[in-house]
Amino acid sequence: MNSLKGIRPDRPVLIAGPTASGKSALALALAQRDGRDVVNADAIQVFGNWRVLTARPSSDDEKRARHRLYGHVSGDAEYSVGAWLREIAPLVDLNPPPVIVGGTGLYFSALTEGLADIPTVPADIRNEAADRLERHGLPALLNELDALTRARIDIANTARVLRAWEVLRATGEGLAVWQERPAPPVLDLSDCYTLVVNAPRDWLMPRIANRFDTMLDGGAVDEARRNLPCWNTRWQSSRAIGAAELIRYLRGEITLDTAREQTLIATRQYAKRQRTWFRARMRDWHRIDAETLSVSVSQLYNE
RNA sequence: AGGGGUAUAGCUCAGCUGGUAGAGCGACGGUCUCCAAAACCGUAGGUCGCGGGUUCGAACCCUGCUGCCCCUG
Repeated sequence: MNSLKGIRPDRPVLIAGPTASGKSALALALAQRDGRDVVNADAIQVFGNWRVLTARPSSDDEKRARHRLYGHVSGDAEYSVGAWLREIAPLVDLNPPPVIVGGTGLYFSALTEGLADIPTVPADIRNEAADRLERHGLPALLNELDALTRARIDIANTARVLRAWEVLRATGEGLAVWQERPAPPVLDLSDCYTLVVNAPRDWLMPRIANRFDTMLDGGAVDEARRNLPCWNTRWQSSRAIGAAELIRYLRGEITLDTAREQTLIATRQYAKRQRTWFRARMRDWHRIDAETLSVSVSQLYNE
């Protein structure tokens, strides 16, 4: 099978896939074939302070094609779907059209289905929300939500309740109201070639382990050591899988072997969530089996 | 070899003075429109080391065996 030959150079290509499935290599091959840029659709690879651990494209890869939205955000900065959407909006019109690759399902959905255009919540209101949560608990926040929003969100999910409370507080309108307003997508699905990389659990697990070992050989511990002095669990960049584990190792709290095991478990769980999202939300996308990917990639290079 | 301790879910453990077992983690499945590599929800796992005894009834008491840990020699 090689559906890749059908990819027309005049349309954007979207590649989603679980972590370690080999999607970046495919993206690079396509980019080289057509002279495209590679644009990142991964929530954590945007941060600059964890290059090895987040498996960002190498500098060699970057010589072969221009890469955008990788590592361009400071490790202590906040970032969000909305921020990413604003950054990628002008890039979809590149000529030739880019290949957009990543593992964050929410980013792709926002890109192709639209994201409610809710104003950014000011920092002081976000602090107020966090403060209120700590002082009065989740039920208090829930009580202050509009009924429509309360019925729509997952009320057991603190993050969702917090977000709903912030939006209501900041805008005077319920989250549900905002979300019902039509928000045109940045990219029309019918104008793109969309591809999900299928990677079964049993195939992916050893790859995940191998990749992490390669990261360790490639300086992941040194990278963690550089991050150690300013390590802050509140930073979004600190959520890079393996970061907390390596920091704990460097602090002598766990062995490197334990750090490795915990990282592999977390990665496996993450891949599971990705698969679930892709299966449920990207039904109409083309599929390609990860097992056949390396063959397809080499064929692309031989065209 | 002797003395002491211990044996409960894949792992770590909880189970008042006997009423046929729970948690956390893991596994598996799912949800998710602005922290998403996040957060959240659900499900399945145990002849309570093995044998015998006491009892209406034993994970719990008695006993033998086995494994592991500690102490002494």
